[in-house]
Amino acid sequence: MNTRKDHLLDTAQRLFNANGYHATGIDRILSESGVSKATLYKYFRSKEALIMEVLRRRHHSFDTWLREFVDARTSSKYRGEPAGAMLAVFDGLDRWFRSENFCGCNFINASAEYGDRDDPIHELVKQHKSDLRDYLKSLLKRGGFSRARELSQQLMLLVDGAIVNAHTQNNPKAAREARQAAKCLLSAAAR
Amino acid sequence: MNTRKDHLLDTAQRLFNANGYHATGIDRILSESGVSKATLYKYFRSKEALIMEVLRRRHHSFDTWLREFVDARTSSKYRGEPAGAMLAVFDGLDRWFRSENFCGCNFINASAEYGDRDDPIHELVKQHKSDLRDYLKSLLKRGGFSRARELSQQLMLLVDGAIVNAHTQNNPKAAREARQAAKCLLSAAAR
DNA sequence: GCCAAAGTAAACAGATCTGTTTACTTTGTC
DNA sequence: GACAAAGTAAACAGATCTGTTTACTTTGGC
Repeated sequence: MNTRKDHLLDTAQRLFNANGYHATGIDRILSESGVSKATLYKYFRSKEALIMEVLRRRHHSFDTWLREFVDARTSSKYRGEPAGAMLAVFDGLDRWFRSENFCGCNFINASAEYGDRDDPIHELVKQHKSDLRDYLKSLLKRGGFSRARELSQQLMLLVDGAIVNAHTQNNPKAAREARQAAKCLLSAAAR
Repeated sequence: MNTRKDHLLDTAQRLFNANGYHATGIDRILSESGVSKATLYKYFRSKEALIMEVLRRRHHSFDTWLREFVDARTSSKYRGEPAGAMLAVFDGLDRWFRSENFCGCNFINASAEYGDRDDPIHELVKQHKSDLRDYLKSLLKRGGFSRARELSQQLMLLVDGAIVNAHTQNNPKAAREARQAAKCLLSAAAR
């Protein structure tokens, strides 16, 4: 059920990320999704409300996807390695960057257009990145790393840097380069 | 001379970075700069041409500023240290992030709104980041580092990651955190 | 002081955008 | 098959945006 609403959100997410939030008009989302305007405004009070729901959904789907990806790799390729889960995160980035319609991160892109710190959209971005860092921190703790707080923050810089590099330079190898740097930080922290 | 044009470009750069490129209308730039519309369209054929000139200027001013900053530090605080110039880059980021009107990177923000790889604006972004990486590479070579290519790329990830983190999380400490990670990468490369 | 270059103010055109409304159609359920 | 919920199509309102034009004013050098 609610297939119209879901289809609308899927289309909106794709267009927002590919062309930007302001540059993507409601009419384009409607024509590409085949949904009527009245239906959009039945589900969402405004374009801003649509954007926020797109980001909430993206936050959830990315979170779910990454956790499943990391779980699968830590129990196979990286079985028993303390740093394995973290390396799996960068393997996940690698797959993402190589996906056909990669256009950078919805949240980083949103922060460029909604830079005001009081904007609720900016707040969602902040929360998304903060949650991802918490996840990295939990992976480090599980791996027995000390100073997980500081280390997870440094690894987040590599994650966001890789996303930006992959997007601006059209360089899908960014994830592997970040992974190499991460290995260096992790091995230094392990000694 | 050309003080009107410069004032226009300064105002446009500030507004574009604070509020986004699409969201910033010509009229706002005109009213805040006190320049008339006819003058704008005398100097620039279109809004897009204005944006591109803003980015070209920003590229040049950032490049000049960073080189002067790094030169000053390498000949004082970091005199004689092979990795000194690179650490000075992160000191520069630190100062930038703490500046009053820091709103992220004009180029990263532009790439969010002009994501199409064929867009000339996207091309400027790519060139800017590529030039910065070349600069980092030259600093590494001057410091006697081998594998400057790979290392400069990893450091670029930290640079861009720090910019994004400082902006999205409102965290000016990001530069110092990136600097710590950079020290780790540099010392591992030096051995 | 003259004159050309540069700038201003304001109206205007035309496109586009968000959001509303109305009248009609489809669809699923009992 | 009746009925209610959900969806569509299209016109519309009102705001806003880029870009042009016109008539007037300021300014800087000679």
